[in-house]
Amino acid sequence: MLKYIDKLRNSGLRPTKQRLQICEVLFDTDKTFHFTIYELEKKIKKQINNRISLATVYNTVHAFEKKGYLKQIPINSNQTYFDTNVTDHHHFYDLKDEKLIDLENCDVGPINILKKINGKKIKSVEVLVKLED
Amino acid sequence: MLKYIDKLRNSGLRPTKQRLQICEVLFDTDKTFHFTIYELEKKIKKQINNRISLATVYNTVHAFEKKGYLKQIPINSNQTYFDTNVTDHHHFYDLKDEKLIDLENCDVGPINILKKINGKKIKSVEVLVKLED
DNA sequence: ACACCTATTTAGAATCATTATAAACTGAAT
DNA sequence: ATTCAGTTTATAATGATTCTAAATAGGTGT
Repeated sequence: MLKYIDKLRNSGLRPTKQRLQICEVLFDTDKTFHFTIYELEKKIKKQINNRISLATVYNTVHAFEKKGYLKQIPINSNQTYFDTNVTDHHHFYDLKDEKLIDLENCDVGPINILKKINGKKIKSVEVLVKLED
Repeated sequence: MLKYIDKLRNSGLRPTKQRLQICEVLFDTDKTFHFTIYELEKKIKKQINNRISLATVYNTVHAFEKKGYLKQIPINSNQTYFDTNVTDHHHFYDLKDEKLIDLENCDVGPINILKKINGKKIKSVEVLVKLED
């Protein structure tokens, strides 16, 4: 608990009950995972014996993303996918099962972007590998 | 015109007036371009002196995508982006201006996906390079 | 502990892209 | 020309996300 209180305080977010519970669901696990808001809401209901308003889930996820505790995954879907793995990495997307799979940086050769855009710098390089049967 | 009639016939799509007009807007140009449905609708209104129902624009774009005449660009946005450039290539995304820029394959080093997923094969490898100031 | 102020939560409404519906229309084959 | 499946269309429905405004709760100073 204390580590989440610190984490939130350090980023200027008040450690409210809801935010701490969402931290537990998101970060109290060895494995990182991918989720949509819909899936996260279900997970919260199941894991914590407390209902959190949908608006709060949206607010919190966006706040955490802004602070770098979550990453949005660029993918074409009607829903937005997030990742609790915020390290530099990539994704497989299984078109049939509609599932994401992590692709560590070392599983993709080094990527060297040769083209430069004037006055802009590269913030991130993300690879999406679509899979079919 | 005839080339589009053939193009449509060859893919089992009836060459209707609307589809031919959308072909003109999409493919009668040297440069390829990126668009959302909203932008395409505006372009059609301006370029062709004829209104095409929004539903038809959606239907047609999806039909063309299925046939490989358009590509969807994986990006997190509330709107879906399409590309008339269907060659194997990548994108810059300028976060500030919310604009896409093509990144030819040769501008990105060769990408070698080392991890394999059982029973699945790679359909596409897409790189999104986010730009900031 | 109390009061106060602002950040946060909340239910519900609003928005907006996209998809579904069902009736009218059209291309193409007979 | 007739017919029929494929298309188009206006409109309604859907569904994810954002907005709103009132209620609540941290945190600070007393």
